[in-house]
Amino acid sequence: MGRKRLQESADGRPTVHTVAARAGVSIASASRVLNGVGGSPETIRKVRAAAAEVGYVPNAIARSLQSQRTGLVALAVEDIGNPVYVAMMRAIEAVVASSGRQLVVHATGGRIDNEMTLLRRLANRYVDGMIISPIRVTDDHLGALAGSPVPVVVIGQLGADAPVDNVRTDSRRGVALAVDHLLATGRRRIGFVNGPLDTVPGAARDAGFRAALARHGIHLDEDLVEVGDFQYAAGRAAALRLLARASPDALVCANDLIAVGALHALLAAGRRVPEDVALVGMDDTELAQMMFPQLSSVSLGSAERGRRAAELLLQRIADPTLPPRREQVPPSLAVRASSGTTLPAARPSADPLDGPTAPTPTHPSSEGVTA
Amino acid sequence: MGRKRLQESADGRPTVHTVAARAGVSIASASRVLNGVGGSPETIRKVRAAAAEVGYVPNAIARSLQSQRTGLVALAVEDIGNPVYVAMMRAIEAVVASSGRQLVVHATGGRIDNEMTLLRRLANRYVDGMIISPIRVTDDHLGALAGSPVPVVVIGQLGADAPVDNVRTDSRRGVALAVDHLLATGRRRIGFVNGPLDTVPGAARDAGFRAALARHGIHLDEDLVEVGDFQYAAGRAAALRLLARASPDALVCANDLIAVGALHALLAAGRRVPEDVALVGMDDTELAQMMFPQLSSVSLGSAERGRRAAELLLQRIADPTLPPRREQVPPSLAVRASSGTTLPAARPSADPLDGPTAPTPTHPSSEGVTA
DNA sequence: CCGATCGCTGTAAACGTTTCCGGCGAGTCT
DNA sequence: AGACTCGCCGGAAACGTTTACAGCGATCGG
Repeated sequence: MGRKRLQESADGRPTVHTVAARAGVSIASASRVLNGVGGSPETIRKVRAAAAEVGYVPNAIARSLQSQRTGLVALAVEDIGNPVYVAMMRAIEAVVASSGRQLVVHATGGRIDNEMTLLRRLANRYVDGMIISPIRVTDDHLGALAGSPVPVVVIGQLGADAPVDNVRTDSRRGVALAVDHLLATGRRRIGFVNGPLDTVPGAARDAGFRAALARHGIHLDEDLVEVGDFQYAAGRAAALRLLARASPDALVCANDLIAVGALHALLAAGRRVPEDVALVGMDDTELAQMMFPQLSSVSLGSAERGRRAAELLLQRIADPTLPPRREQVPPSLAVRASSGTTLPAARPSADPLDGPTAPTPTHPSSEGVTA
Repeated sequence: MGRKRLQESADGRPTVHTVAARAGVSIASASRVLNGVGGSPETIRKVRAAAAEVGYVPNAIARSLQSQRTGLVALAVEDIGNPVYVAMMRAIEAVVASSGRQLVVHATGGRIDNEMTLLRRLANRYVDGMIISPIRVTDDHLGALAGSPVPVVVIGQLGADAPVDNVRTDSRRGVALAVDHLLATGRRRIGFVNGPLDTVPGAARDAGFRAALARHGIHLDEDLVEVGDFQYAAGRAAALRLLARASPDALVCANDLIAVGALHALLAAGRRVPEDVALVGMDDTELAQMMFPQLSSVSLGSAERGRRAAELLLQRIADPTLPPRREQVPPSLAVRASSGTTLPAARPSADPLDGPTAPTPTHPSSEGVTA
């Protein structure tokens, strides 16, 4: 007598057929009241009761197949351990959740092939859209992005002509903010610990650093520039290499992980921060504020970029015919203890032991000074 | 002449019908060769060619509906910003990916209602299974877990009789490791900065701390115990409160975020670490090694727990009839600079300035000493 | 040389929803 | 009173796959 099983799913769970049969109505009616559209008071009552009795829960997959949307949005970033991406993710998650969708996170490790695989997989429609923050951009990327069957928005620099929704910041200007600040507080031998130059952010920050120094008419001593990758360990190692051959009085780091590594290297080498060496990180993650002394950091508006990217994506999902849009989030500088003291440039040695002092924030938030 | 569109999906993308028609075979044959099962050399050639020409990519949703599996696995943790969960997630992701599945990450914020919503949503089958690490466990949880229509494994303590796959550690013993180590290195006034007592880990760590002191016959001064939540800011605030009313010579913290907060509080208060106050964190995250001095930390084997949980889950997905299993990962202590010096307990003041020294690691990895 | 076997194929039925469409009874307007 | 609208209902067709089943020609063994 196993013929009535047409009404329930393979594993014995109730389907819309089950509740329809139990309520004595058609599956069409059952589906309608379950979706809250139409139905007479009487059928509504019967269907609701039946659904409750059997513990009916609609099957998300079947619904997706019918509605052509999964309710999922993907986020692809290089390294989920980097707090900047955590911040971005939180912001994205907030707006995505407000549209009733869920976020799927992918860590690409910055590997091009991983990213391409992800982009190709988009074609099978397992998500409604994707936000990707590629660290390197190739022609293959651009092709895949332009030809993507589902909406994609890119966080980060992209070719000017790429017909893709894009939210970016100006990290060249961000580096300039740091350099200006350090020069203004009396630093003269400013070092730079960067990430790989073959990445988009690495190249931009390198260009920004050189341009900023040039603008001030300062000759760049190449011994003061060091490159690793965007991780803590590499930042620490790179800073150690730099310290072994030069003695900067300030260090700009291409992100906060590197800055934390550099701080470690400086303290281990017996340099005081900020008295001997001022330190400025980048991305203004929560990590910067956890350090002692707290790190100055260039905010690239990660949360804001994430929020905007998510909004762009939702808009495009709603209306795929929108023209490609581009948004820009300006950088700002949060000055904290790690660069908070002005060097006694001309001053004779006064206050040799004034220690790390808190900056006087004029920033609306508690984060520091916006330059 | 729009009748041939039966062959392509609503948005004009090719379906199996498209390639079948183009190859001049039935959809069954097309599907077979696309799945690499069966087909004569000639049909294989034709179908492959047709698929390539039209750029066919199978629709994941339709496939899921048919196969009753989505290829997704969910992970629910309290706070994705906590590096311990990042480590766990990386480990899980690795084994999950090796089975061809993808990971969906949810941040619950430790809120019971969020977790219950997640658990209930499981019933709609949008994932093949779930790993959850609840910070508080209620009867509702247990009910939802036991009655879950898809496999679930829990990371963390759970009632002994709960019929749910479970991997745990012994954080009471973890705290004991820290206390033993501090006592052995001459510390006497050991403070404790914990998370909320109404959480499972908070309660366990509190019990562990008290038991460890009792075992050594030490009376616990309640002034040396402080509670916040498991975040950095709360840890820092709690440590400041504690320092304002007591002067410990060592501090055990319920996780690394708290420990980093405490380090900040100690340094800001002018206490030297480890000379004046030794510091031991918990979870042994990468954060512990980023600090200066590097933090000793009790490893609770997060990566290992994640790995095992993922394996349990995959096994259960493969065979849902398995009996509930329980695995335990032992804690260990990584000793680093923040507690690396032995106090000159009886010794007169020798080497007043020996500074933070690196421990001599006997641990197989570079992480420190296993106690 | 004929029946069994085997490899391949196409038809059609699933998977669980949503939704189009025609039917039908009750009301409304003229 | 008849034509019309209107709300509700059920049958059936989607959505795009995989797969059970049956048919069919060729090969093989006796």
